[in-house]
Amino acid sequence: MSDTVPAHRYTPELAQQIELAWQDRWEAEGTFRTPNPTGPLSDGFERVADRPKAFLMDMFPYPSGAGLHVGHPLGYLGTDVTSRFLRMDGHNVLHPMGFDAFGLPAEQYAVQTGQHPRVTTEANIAAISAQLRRLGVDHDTRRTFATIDPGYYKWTQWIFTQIFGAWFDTVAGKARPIAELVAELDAGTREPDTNPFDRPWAELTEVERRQVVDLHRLAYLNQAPVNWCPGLGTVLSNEEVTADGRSERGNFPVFRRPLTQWMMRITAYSERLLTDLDRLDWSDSLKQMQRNWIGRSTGARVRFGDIEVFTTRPDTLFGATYLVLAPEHPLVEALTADAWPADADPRWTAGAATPAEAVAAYQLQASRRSELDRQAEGREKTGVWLGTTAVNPLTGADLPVFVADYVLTGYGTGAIMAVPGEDTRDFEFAEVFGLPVVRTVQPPEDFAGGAYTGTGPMINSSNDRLSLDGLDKAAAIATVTGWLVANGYGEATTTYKLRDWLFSRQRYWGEPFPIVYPVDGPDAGLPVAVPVQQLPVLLPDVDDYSPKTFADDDATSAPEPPLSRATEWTTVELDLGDGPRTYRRETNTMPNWAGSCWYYLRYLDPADDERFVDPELEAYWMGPRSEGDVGGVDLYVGGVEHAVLHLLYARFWHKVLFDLGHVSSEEPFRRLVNQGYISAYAYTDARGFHVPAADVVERDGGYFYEGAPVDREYGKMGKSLKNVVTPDEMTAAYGADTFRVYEMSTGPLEQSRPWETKAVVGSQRLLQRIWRVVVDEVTGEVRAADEAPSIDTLKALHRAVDGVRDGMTTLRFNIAIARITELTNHLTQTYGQSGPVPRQVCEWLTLLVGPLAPHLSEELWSRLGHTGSSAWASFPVADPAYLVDDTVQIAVQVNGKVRAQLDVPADADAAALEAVALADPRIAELLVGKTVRKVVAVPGRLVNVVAN
RNA sequence: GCCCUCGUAGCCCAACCGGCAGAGGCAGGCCCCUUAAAAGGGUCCCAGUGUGGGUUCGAACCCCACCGAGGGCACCA
Repeated sequence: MSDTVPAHRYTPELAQQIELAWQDRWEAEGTFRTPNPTGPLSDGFERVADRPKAFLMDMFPYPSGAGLHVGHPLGYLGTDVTSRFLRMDGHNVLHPMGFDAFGLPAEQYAVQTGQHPRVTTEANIAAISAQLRRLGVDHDTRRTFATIDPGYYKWTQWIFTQIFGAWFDTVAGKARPIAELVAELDAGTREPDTNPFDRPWAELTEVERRQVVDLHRLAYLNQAPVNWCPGLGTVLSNEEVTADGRSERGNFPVFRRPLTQWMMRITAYSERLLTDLDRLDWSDSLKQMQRNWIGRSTGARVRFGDIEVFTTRPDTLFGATYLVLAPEHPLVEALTADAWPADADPRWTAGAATPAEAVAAYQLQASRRSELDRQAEGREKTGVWLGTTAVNPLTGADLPVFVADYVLTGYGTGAIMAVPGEDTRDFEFAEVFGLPVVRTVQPPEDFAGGAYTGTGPMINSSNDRLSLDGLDKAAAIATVTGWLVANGYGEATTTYKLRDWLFSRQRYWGEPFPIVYPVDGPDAGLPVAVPVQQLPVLLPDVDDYSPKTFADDDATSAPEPPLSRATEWTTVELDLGDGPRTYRRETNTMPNWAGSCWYYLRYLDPADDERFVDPELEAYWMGPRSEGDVGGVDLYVGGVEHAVLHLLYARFWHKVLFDLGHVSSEEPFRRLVNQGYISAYAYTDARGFHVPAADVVERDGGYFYEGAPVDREYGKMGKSLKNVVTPDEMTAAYGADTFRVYEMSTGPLEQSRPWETKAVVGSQRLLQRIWRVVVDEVTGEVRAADEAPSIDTLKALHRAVDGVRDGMTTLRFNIAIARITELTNHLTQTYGQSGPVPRQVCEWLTLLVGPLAPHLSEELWSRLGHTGSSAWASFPVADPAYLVDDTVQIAVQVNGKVRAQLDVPADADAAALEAVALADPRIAELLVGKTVRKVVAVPGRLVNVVAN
């Protein structure tokens, strides 16, 4: 019966009481309020003024209706433990949390439930906030906000106007205010990078100048083929489309369709985004993903008459036997011949009467095909001939020019020189169309045929002006590139796979653009930024916030933003400095990545209505720490799935803000760690349906549900697998501290791991034993006594401190917990279950476990007679004197095999070790009749005698 | 196809800069406590590091190849 349980045992019930009480007290006392050096949140800064700062954060959650399962808090607890450790170890720690709340899922959930997205989103935020509070995390809740708060998105919109108001100076390699561009154009010290008009700047009308300037902005309107997803009713960025041509969210087909959309000129930052990766403390795999996505490749541009191609293999130019343009290439129309020649190959003409007909039909077909179709057709090469040829600048040969969809618009120049001898894709095309293959790289003897993409000496690459024969690849590239430059046929160049970021969405639940267009006048339709005094542009309430969606495969449909239906809102009279005028508002909204691009900055200064962040606060929390340091958040923890979305976009915005002088840090996230995933077993019955995993029992090596055998599988925790475990269930059964310790004990933070509810009891037992060291569970008396610990106990104590610090600083909390467990086991054995325990032992144990089990730590600290919070007590420091033994046991090996164990003084040097080892009778016996060739002695470790 | 990460007891995981493979937990066995069970305490058990080579006095660790798992990219010229 329960009356046999000691009255003062640390049971789940007691843990609950303690936890709820301390959570209330933390809130009431503002224990985790982090003071800023200046401004409205600076109360109490004196207390921490001389401490180093530490800014830790998680990727903030997207509040879905399902709430958190036990997988979500893994990262949150990792930063929480680190935050608490650093605070105890003398840092001024900032550990905030917010909510990413605009975007498709919230909108879809709202449509399903028939409620306004703000209602459902705010309810979800409240639910998740309660879950987080119950876990005992030390967030400074004064700094919490959601991206949907008008006070926040006002500044998201303002940053947009900054990007809109800037251009990228390729000479300076940085963004500058657009006014400086206009000034330089007016002064004649600079020519426009792009100018669609035939006349120079000085001769343009004011409206034409506006149009030229608009083409230079970092946020610009562009008509180009974009990813149109009829199933979602919106366009998407490249990052949101999967490799098989579907929407990442919803898995709908995506079509390439020319539309006018807002773009962000992230490509201007390709090189800096790439090279600055080297200055970040991120995992190699994550950096690699960004490098792949940016996709730099070096090569040459080569001109074949009017057609300019990009190639990474200019060395194979002698083998180029035809050219290919992308279907959307701007020169296609102009280059198309009037008629086929009499002897036109029927394979090249697609049976059309004229080249124009063939090309038009092919272009139409290409535009209607989704990205998925393009790949689904087994990559069979298709295309048509333009009826024209271009001259190979090296061989003088006439090369037929094709249009084919295996060449992509927007990469390189959208045109290629085809070298079927050395390129697999070109070879496939050449086979279908009967085009000649010229080998310019010598394949090995046993080469099977087809395109040879390996290395070898150049062949068939000579004429009277140039010879590459016999050269290796690098030398051939250098030679031919030099020749092309010298003769005006091309130049060396670098291209990137990264495309500009498509920034507008035809959805309701997002930040409105701070952009209006004059309705009348000569400048009608040209975009104008809404000035900061008139921000935020509030998202209007509308009757129907659902997007206009279409049949999944309706490629010809066109987007229709829900805001365009809010007629009261779209037309507005404003005075933007030139008197009241009528404007039409931009009705697209921003993608949900916008709000997460800068939220880390807002934590620093969450209520500021005058600026997006106080520069002094940015410099304090984010600024570079030394010459060449990029600055940024000291530890950012989140899932790897954001490798090329959020993390790339946020870096881009941050660099723009840096260039414009708004922040002092060059990068947003100095150190980034991807926490592992928690997976769980799931079970299927004989029909293949998932059964509730919680009710499956293991017996005789098999698994059973309601008596019937079931099959076990392993996967992500989720509703469909019926294997969800929530933190609420765990805190109800064991308490938050046990849950925290369990999650942290299962491996290093980066490691993915299985969830095992039945193993949680191990962490419960550990906390019970720690409690028992400090509190007599029968009497409830504190056991701390004024006596000195034995030398053994001191050594165990200091060793534990050393190990726990190591685990905490390297995010290997499992090691920290193991050291605490060892210490606890030592103390349990030494001091039993009752009677006095030296006070230092009680206090250090209490503090060591503090970051991991903060409520337990507070309770014990308080019972030990302290009035302040243990969260602000100093973390114990190990004395190195207790970490070393006077004597150490070393192994003596003969030829690498351990043959003896010897106790030697800890400070014995190599010579002494060697002498002792060779003098040992067992070793001496083994060496009889042998010659000692070498003795390796490593002080403190071992001796290895090599003999034969 | 290319790139990245990772393979250590039945399971999750430790092992410093290349130096005696085992810290911790789960599961399992036994003992104590208990009328009994649970809870609690104590104690024991189990691998030679995916495979095959190489470097080294010495390899879980470094190198090569292969196998397996997970992830990223992929008609990017």
